[in-house]
Amino acid sequence: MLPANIEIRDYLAGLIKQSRLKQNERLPSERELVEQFKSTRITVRDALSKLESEGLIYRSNRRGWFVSPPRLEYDPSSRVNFYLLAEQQQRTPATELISQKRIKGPQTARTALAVAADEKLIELVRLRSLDGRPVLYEFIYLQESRFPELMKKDLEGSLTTLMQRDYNVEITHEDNRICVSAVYDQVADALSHINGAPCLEIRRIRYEGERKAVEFDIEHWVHSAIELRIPSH
Amino acid sequence: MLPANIEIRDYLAGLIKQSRLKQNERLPSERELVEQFKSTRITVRDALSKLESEGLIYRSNRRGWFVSPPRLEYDPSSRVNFYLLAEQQQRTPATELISQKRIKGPQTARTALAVAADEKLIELVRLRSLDGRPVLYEFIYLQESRFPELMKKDLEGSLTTLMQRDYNVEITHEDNRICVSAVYDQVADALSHINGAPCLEIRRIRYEGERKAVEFDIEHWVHSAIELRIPSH
DNA sequence: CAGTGGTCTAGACCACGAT
DNA sequence: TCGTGGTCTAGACCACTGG
Repeated sequence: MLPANIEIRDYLAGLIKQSRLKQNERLPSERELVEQFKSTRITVRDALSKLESEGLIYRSNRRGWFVSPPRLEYDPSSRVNFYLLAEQQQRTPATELISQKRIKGPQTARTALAVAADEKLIELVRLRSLDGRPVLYEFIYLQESRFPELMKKDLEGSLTTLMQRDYNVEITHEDNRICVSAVYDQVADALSHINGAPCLEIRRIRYEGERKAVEFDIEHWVHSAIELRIPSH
Repeated sequence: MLPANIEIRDYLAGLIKQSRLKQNERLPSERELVEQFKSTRITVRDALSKLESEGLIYRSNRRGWFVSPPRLEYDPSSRVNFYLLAEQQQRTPATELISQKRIKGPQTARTALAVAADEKLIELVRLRSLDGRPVLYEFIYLQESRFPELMKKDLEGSLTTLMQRDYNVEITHEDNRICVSAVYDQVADALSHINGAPCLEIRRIRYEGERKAVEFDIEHWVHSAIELRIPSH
């Protein structure tokens, strides 16, 4: 005899795998599932959380639970930009610039970029979406001195292209660190997640030349929206 | 006014970050926390789940909650074996061979290895630990024809070394796919996790020569135990 | 406005781990 | 055997979304 939470999970997972529920379709409401399975919301929500962990469904704040579309395949080493990547996979990308500031920034960013004690950093915060669903909340830190007048430019497109065209930056290599983490507060809100939901976190340092770091990013991906692909030779 | 679950989370996160609770130390029991915060187990467990998602704590089945040690840094492209990797980071590794079988295997493995319809695969299932804590449950699929007598050998050490030494296999490249997934049943049990807990999943195809796939792995990592490091040039 | 999920109360029984 | 977490019952109120 399976526990009720697993039974509910299996039932919904079956519907999704048989495509009886299509991608981005809303699931029955929690209360409907409670009735259907003669169970309680605690148990139903437990089942839904499991499906969310697996990446089969996602939530949209207080609107309901939805079937996840296929994951975006992303090779961090390829340096293909977000727009191109999305379009190659028949998805519609969008970017919203949440904020741009001159600030001291977090210590991790200052260390990565090796800035002097009195120098400020430029912080860009962006929210990126696929087919209207927010999937990525990112913090970008740059050295002000290397990018004068940056904040007057269009910051919703590809930063790599902009850096190349307007500042003659050629990225020679980068260092990516990937782990499972959790989102809170404004990140959780923007991604329509609850506080403490798991996410895939990528921290990246980009270099021009052997030791000259020019960019530090922290990316928070909705975990069901992405699959990393790392070829190695 | 913060919700109670966040308040409890913040309190415990504070204890951990100030090292008032040391790595691998047990947290107060759920019922103790209920008393301390005049709350309920639902709320306390909600806070604990959030900390687990963040990787700050882990659970050991029905024994309690414990403070996570630092993550193992792992570069899949480096092909350093597990033992060496662990020892470089002052950790004590161990491997347990759970099972070895000749089976048809899952379709994903058969496709990856491009085996004939009637050929069986060798499946190895292993559990790997750091300092006594299980962190990785892996399924390994190999072509029987390429590895005769394999099942008579020591399968708890480095497979790469064994393949090289006894079968003259030289891995030329590999393809890694990384996503956040969830563990169930025997995987969850072995990792001391509950059904549906998130994990970091790595699927890997290893090649000798341009197109000759010799190994297909599915790794389930306890998500708080690992950080991937991907340098790119 | 009604309906949704987010949070919470105040308990209960069970399986399993440590001793 | 006792304490632990795992699962579950049967509700409640709130904040927010959409029509």
